[in-house]
Order: sequence, then C-alpha cells, then structure tokens
Amino acid sequence: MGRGKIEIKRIENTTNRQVTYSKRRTGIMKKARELTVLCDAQVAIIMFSSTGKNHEFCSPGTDIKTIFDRYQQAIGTSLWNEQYENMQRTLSHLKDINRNLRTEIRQRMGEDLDTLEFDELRGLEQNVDAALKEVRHRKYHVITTQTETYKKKVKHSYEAYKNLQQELGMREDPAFGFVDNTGAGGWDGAAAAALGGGAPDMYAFRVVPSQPNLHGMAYGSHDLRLG
Amino acid sequence: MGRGKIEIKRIENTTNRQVTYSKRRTGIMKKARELTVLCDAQVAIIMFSSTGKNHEFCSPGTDIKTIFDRYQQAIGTSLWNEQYENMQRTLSHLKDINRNLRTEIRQRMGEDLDTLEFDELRGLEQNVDAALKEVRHRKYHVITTQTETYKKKVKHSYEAYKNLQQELGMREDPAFGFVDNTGAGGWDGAAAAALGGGAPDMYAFRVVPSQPNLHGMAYGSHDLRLG
DNA sequence: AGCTATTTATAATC
DNA sequence: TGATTATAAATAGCT
Repeated sequence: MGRGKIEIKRIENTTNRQVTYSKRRTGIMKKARELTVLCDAQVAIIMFSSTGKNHEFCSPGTDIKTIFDRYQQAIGTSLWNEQYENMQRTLSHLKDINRNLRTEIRQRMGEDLDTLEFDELRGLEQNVDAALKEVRHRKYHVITTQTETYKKKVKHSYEAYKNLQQELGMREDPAFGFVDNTGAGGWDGAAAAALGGGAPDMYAFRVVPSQPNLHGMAYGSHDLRLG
Repeated sequence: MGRGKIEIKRIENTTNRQVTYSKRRTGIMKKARELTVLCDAQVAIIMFSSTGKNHEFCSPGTDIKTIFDRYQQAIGTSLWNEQYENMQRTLSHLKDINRNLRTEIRQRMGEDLDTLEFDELRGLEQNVDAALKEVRHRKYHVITTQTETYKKKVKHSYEAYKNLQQELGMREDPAFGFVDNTGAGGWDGAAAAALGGGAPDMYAFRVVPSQPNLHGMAYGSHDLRLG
C-alpha cells in the first residue's frame, strides 16, 4: 500500500529500513489500540528495532507483566511460573509453621488455653513443669559455677597477696609489715557471702520482683499476634 | 477501510465483535511478521480475546520469554526480579523468625540453656513458673466445669427415670413393676464417682506417668531442628 | 467462510 | 525528520 508494491524481505538500505520501521511500528500500535477498544481484548506488544531501540504497547488497564503472567499460565509450561509458585507455596507453608510456633509459645506462656482439651492441658502442664525443673537446675548450675569461680579468684588473689607480703617481710625491715595476717580467713568468707552464697539460698532469686524481662532475650517479648 | 467507516469504540454485538477480533488479529499478526522481515526487528505479541482465548506472535529465531527478558533488561528495573528478590527476602526473614521461635520453645522446654546468662535464666524461670500456674488454673477450671456438667446430666437422667417409673407405676398393673425403686440413689452416687470425682482429686492426673504426649497437640512434637 | 466497496496504511517523493 | 499523495492493503457490511 504505497506508491509501489514492495517485496516482503529485509530492506537493505539502512535509512530506508529505519524509516519503514518507524512508520509500520506506528501503524501496528494503532491497530493494536483499535483492537483492544473495538473487541475488548488484552494486547501486549514488545518490539526491538535492528538498532536495538525498544518500544512497547499494552492495553490500558493492565501491564505487560500481568499479560505475560497470564500468557504463561495459559501456555502452562513456564519454568518461571513454576519457580514462582514454588516460592509462594514455601512462603505460605512457613507462615503456617510460624503461626503454630507462636501458638505453642503463647500456650507455653499460659495464654490462649481456651481451645485446649483436658488431655492437652494435662500434657502441657507436665511439659512446662518438667521444663521449669530443667531451668532451675541450669540456673543452679550457673550460679554455683559462678560462685566457685569467684571463690577461686578471691583465693588466688589472697594467696598472691600473702606471697607478696611474705616476700616483702623476708627482704625488707620486719617493722614495715602493713597488714594483720590473722584477718585473712575472715576476708575470704565475707567475699564469698557477698557473691550470692551457696546452693541453699539460690531459689531466693526467684521471688525478686524487679523487671525480670529487661535482661537478655526478654522472654515473651516476641510479637505473637502475626502469622 | 471497509464498506463503511466505524467509530473506534467497543463493538456491542458479540458475534460481530468476535469476527472483527479474528480479522484484525490476523491483520496485526501479518503486519508484525512483515515488520520483522522488512526491518530486521524483534517483535513479540500476546493477545487475549474478550472470551479469554489466547494468541501470540513472535519473530522467528527467538521466543517470547527471550524477548520479554530483554525487555525487562531494557526497562532496567525488572518488575519480575524485584518481586522475586522481595519474596526471597521475605522468605529468609520468615526463616529467621522461625528459628528464633523454635529456639524460644526449646528453651521454654528446658533445652539448649547453655547459652543463657544468669539474668536470662532467672527471667525464663519466672516466666515458665507463671505459665505453669496459668495452665494449672485453666486445667482446674476445665475439670471442674466438666464434672459439674456430668453431674447435672446424671441428675437429669435419674429424674427422667424416676418420673417414667412413677408414671408406669400409676398406669400399669402394680405387679408389673420391673425395677427396685430403692436402688436409685445408689446409682446416682456410683455414676458421679465413676466420672472422675470432685475437685480435690484433680491434680492426681498430673502424676500419671503414661505417655503424656500421645494426646491432642503433643507438646514438644514439632521438629525444632530445622529453620 | 468469501466478496467487494470503501477506508486506511504506507512507499515514494519532496 | 515531516508532509503529500498515489497506490497497495485491510477490512466492514453483506451473503
């Protein structure tokens, strides 16, 4: 359709080819627009000229990605979509697990117990009871170890002091001694007591009411409302 | 270009619309094919008719996905990649949260306590202790309610039986009485006892050692090893 | 589906 | 690039 008929084969003249590309591209875009309006269709067109320039058309009210997704669904075979849906599935599975974990934590905190049957409550109680024993045991172990460590430190410190004193006493004028040696045993005992005492007093910590959740992991501070 | 000029607006007649779609679609495809040959261009077209039927065109020597990928590269920020990476981020975030939740549950079960400081242990102990009280309180509530309900049922049942007996006794031959009336009170008491007794015995359930986790939610049965 | 009168697109040219 | 125009192509309405 022009002053002369042309053969449909690559236009060798570069300028001519680019001009024709531009004109025909406009024509196709117009046709595509008309098609979407006249026939209520969805159309997506992507073009690259021989020079690499990119042009696109898309029906109003949607976008190329959406149409491409729909196309892949229609075609069925889509490695891409497969991966995408796989991820989506993994995601919702993780969310489910997450919700269950949060529920379990809430119930282990003594909340949301209304839905539990008696048998479940009994199991939960036994489990939490056993856990409490474990935690107390561990706490005892930690405080004991800590106390022992401090005791040893104090002892070593004291021995170092005694050695130093002895050394000084042998080398220097005996009249220069500056600490009464007999008080040493009392010092050791007082230090150990200040560090928390032995096992019998351990559970006393339990009843200290001051802000138990401001330290470390802050138990119960997770936002358990979201899935 | 036809017997008459038409306005570019949706064709209301369905048949007409479909015929026009078919004709013009063919026209666009032909134009696209000519463009790719004449101008050495790459073209991809995806169409959906109003009836949902799908048609496509693609320059020879390539495929739609390739052109679409190139298009996304040309556009720069690939919508797809953005969404993909977004999902990947959400996924790993969920996994992190999940891991933390599992850790918290394990510690609430008295496991993996080695990494906790003394203050954290103390907080955990207080929290679990409080939870245990809540669970016991709820268990008490449930068993009490349940027992009351059963008692009422038994009572109602007994009254219904008594009424029926009385009615029968009045209407039928007295020699036909088939149940000893004096046993009724004993029935009530025996039934109530068989149903679990009152509140004072409730905590006896706690020390039953048989398979506490085979019922209901099975506390601690989650696989806590995975993230 | 075909036909064809008409409208539209566009090749050649400026 | 942009406008013009003669001509090829596309297609609306009909069968």
